[in-house]
Amino acid sequence: MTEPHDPIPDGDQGTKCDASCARILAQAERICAERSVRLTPQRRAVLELLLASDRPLTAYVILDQLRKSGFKPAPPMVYRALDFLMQQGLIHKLESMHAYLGCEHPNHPHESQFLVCSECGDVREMERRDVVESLRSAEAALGFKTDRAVVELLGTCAQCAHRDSSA
Amino acid sequence: MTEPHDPIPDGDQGTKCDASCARILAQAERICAERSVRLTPQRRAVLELLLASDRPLTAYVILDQLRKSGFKPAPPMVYRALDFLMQQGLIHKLESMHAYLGCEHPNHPHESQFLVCSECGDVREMERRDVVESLRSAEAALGFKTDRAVVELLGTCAQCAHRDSSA
DNA sequence: GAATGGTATGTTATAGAATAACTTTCAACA
DNA sequence: TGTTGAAAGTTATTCTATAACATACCATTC
Repeated sequence: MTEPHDPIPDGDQGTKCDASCARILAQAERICAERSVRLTPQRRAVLELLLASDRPLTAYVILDQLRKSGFKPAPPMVYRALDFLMQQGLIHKLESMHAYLGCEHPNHPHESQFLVCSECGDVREMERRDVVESLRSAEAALGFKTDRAVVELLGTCAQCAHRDSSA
Repeated sequence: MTEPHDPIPDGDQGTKCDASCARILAQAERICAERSVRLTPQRRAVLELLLASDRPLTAYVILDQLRKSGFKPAPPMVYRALDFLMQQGLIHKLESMHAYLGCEHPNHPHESQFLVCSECGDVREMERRDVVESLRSAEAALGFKTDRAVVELLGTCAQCAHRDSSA
């Protein structure tokens, strides 16, 4: 009844390619400059953590990580930074898991959908045109003006499904 | 800066047609009987509250309402009832607002989408075939097995948009 | 370069959402 | 009627999020 699964094969848990992070971070800097909004050290630190992680982080996990890096943050700092980053489209919020994820391509505006695996915790971002368009036509039909679309599929990813069936 | 809007024209706030509630409740009873699961007084009370309300209720609002009707509930009671009702497909959870909504047509299995107006708080349930199918094809393409689809559009409803523009 | 006003941050406290862990009750059925 | 499994009661706690107010920082104008 405990731990029916193999440990997830993931060398050093939860980090992503530095080069990619640096590139996205640079994009974020540029975007904020263009919009005349300030990517302050606090906001930047939160964004860095999210970009470096390969899975979503909760506000309080971010809070803990920040403590390790010189800040002495309280919850409002983190939530303010998260709000800002969301407004700027630099991160996403996963409503179903109260967690936040760095956006991989903040340059173009987009509406993503997320696949959340309840077994391994992995989250995959996708951007399907047909999904976006079917939602748009529904909105149009009802005269609804959408600010943010939350589309999250909760279930089991292909890897876990395969592992489960072969176990 | 305070209350730029007209009061919402809604006679006695937040209640729905009794006949409709009774009908859905009867359906729920039947469904549970068929499945040999128990719609206990607690579960039934929570369902009744959700069906009677024309908008989603949070767990703690439900808790307060239950106190007024003879129960002496603690949070776990409410969450257990909500879990049960969700498992049985009798209610929906709105992840983006931490609130729950009675399902209008629990008889057939379905995947709903929700339009949440941030101005008036109104929530509309819809069930668009094209949305469901585009999500299904995305899942299929990735080998993902979805247990629950969370689709919530956050924005402004037609009524509020109209009211805003004419103000 | 001081005054000003807006934006961001710090700080403390608390509200609100959800669950852990254990006990007791209850209903079904052998 | 005794056993068993599910549901409910109980207490405490953890996690998520924001309110409210004070302070600091930065840009602009006089």
